[in-house]
Amino acid sequence: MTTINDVARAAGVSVSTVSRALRGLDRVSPQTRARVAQAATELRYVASPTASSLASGRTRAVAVVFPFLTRWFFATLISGIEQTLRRHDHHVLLIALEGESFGTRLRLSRSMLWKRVDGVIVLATSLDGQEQAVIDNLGLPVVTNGNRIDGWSCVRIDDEEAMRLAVRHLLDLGHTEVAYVGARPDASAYPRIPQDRARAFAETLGASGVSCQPEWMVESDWTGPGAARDIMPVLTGPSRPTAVVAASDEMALGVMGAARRLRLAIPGDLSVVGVDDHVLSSALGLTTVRQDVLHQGRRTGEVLMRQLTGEDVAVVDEVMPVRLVVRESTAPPARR
Amino acid sequence: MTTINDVARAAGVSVSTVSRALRGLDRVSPQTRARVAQAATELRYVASPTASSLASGRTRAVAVVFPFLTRWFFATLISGIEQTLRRHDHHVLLIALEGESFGTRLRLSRSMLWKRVDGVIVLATSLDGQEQAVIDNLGLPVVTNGNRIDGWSCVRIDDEEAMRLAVRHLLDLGHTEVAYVGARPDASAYPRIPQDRARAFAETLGASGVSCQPEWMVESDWTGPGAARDIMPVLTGPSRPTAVVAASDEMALGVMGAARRLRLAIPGDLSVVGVDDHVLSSALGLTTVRQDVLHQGRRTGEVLMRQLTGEDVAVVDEVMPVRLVVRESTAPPARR
DNA sequence: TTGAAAGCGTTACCAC
DNA sequence: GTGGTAACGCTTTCAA
Repeated sequence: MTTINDVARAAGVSVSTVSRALRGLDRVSPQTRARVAQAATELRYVASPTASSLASGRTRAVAVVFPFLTRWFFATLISGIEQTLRRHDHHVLLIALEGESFGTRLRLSRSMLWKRVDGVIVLATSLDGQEQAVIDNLGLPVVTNGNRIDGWSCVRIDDEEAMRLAVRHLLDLGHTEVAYVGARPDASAYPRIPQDRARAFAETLGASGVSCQPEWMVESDWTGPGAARDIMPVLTGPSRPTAVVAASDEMALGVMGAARRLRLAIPGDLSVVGVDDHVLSSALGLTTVRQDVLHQGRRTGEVLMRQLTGEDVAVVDEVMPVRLVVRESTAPPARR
Repeated sequence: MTTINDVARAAGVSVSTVSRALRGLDRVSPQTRARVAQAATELRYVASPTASSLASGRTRAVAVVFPFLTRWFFATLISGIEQTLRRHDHHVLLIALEGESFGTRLRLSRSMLWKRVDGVIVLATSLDGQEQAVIDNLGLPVVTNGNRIDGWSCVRIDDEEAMRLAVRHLLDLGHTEVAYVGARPDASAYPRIPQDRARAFAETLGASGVSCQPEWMVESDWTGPGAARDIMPVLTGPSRPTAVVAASDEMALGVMGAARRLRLAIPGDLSVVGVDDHVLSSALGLTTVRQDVLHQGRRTGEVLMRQLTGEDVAVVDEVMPVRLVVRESTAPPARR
């Protein structure tokens, strides 16, 4: 339990000098700095983070608020965030909003964040006005990924463009019978993303004079098993689409599973396209609209760090690129 | 910025009484407690966690050390841990050991944990003796998931049994030409798990008088794309196995992808079985040896909390159950 | 049952 | 450049 006092004594200087020297502040002579550094090393001194937090008011931690950790998208995003925060010597404080039972979720409260963190990152999470106020009242920098909320910086993709790329790809192949698996509004996940994607799906189709029957637009839960279950009625219905677009790759892979179960060949009987470029998509040959989720996480962390350091305090809205990656799950429709 | 002093003043008591009352300690009269509670609520008082940590020496945080966050297994495990820690009013401090470039990783150092946490959880991570000493010197409770290290509690599955179930299933179906995709020793991941699984694979086969050619035991990297790439030579070789078992579902799904690319029917031309029960396995019809990863995470958290509260300080080795789940990726071998 | 006061280990301000 | 010394906001004896 060596403290700053021990180091000061060993180096023959005052604690204030030790503090300054070790943190690399100026107004310390090179000789003194060296002496302090050596004493600290010899004593294996590590400053107590709680003590410095209390004294400085800074915690070197950032809260990351999210609905699910088990979904690939969020795990990857958080991984990217963690990487950049670590580089800046900051920590991630996980704030999972997932509730004990399905459909419920925790409310974000003042006590979850108060005096705990220097900044907040919110990941595609649906927050009500009260929860937004909780964050705003903290007076900390905030960056979101996905949520577009006035006054908060945001890193995201253009959801409508992503969906347009997917649909146009199918239209270009000649498909006119296209179904859609999106996500229903949910207590946790930010609703605008599925809304934007669903709207862009219908509009892009419509712009080419193709209409989509309402029964072919199903709302699922962002998961593979969910999508497999929810697309079933469409695939077993009286008339069957020649293609399905899913709002995420996890759901698209679920659709591929449902097709397999029905002995529908992909892409012979059914084309499938998703959004994300999930880690398994390349191996399984899923055509998708790729976004670089890891990089997006890193970028989100960087935007927050800039606000923290005061380097760049402006509220930003960064739109990351997406691009179509054609693999083996899409082909022209079979003639019937 | 209301502090404990403000509450004390408002309630007309001393700060010590406020502290005791708010933390639910005894030796506080019901009336006083009520008065304090009301004052705290009115002032919207939340105690500063850093201040209480400094004073008490407890941080109410637990370090979770792991090699990757992006892999489903770890994300799910951490999610389970987070759920139980939250219930006990504790936080997760993420310690990712993944390095900047592939194959490298961070070394666990004293400064990452010192005075930051009350306990440590290590997830299937390969730590050298020095790193183990770092943790031991902290004098904190430790629980691992997967790592079996003397003196540390462990929650895990029986890796050999899991593999035996997978192999016996294939033997029962009549397969005698079976290949294996495991994981090569790696800077980050605990090596014993792939070792146990690989050995059990070979031994179970051998016990039935079936031998496996060395070229059919490939070492991959736990990922789907990696397994798809690494199994290719086996599937395109002069003689082809009738079944593949993979050490994880992510890799098994990669194998299924490789088979699809080669136009091998599953299970007609090739049976595939994995271990884990990945979230996508049911949708994609993968036969697997299931382990309940989320529950394992919760359990790991509980074991740590018991040590923290002193409820149960014994070093435990908890072996969680596994079971075979037969789906559509396995069938008897085709006659040739 | 309550209160006074001494820490806890830093940082940051102000002299020197 | 360097040192002294109040904070920082709690918890925890110890006395009353």
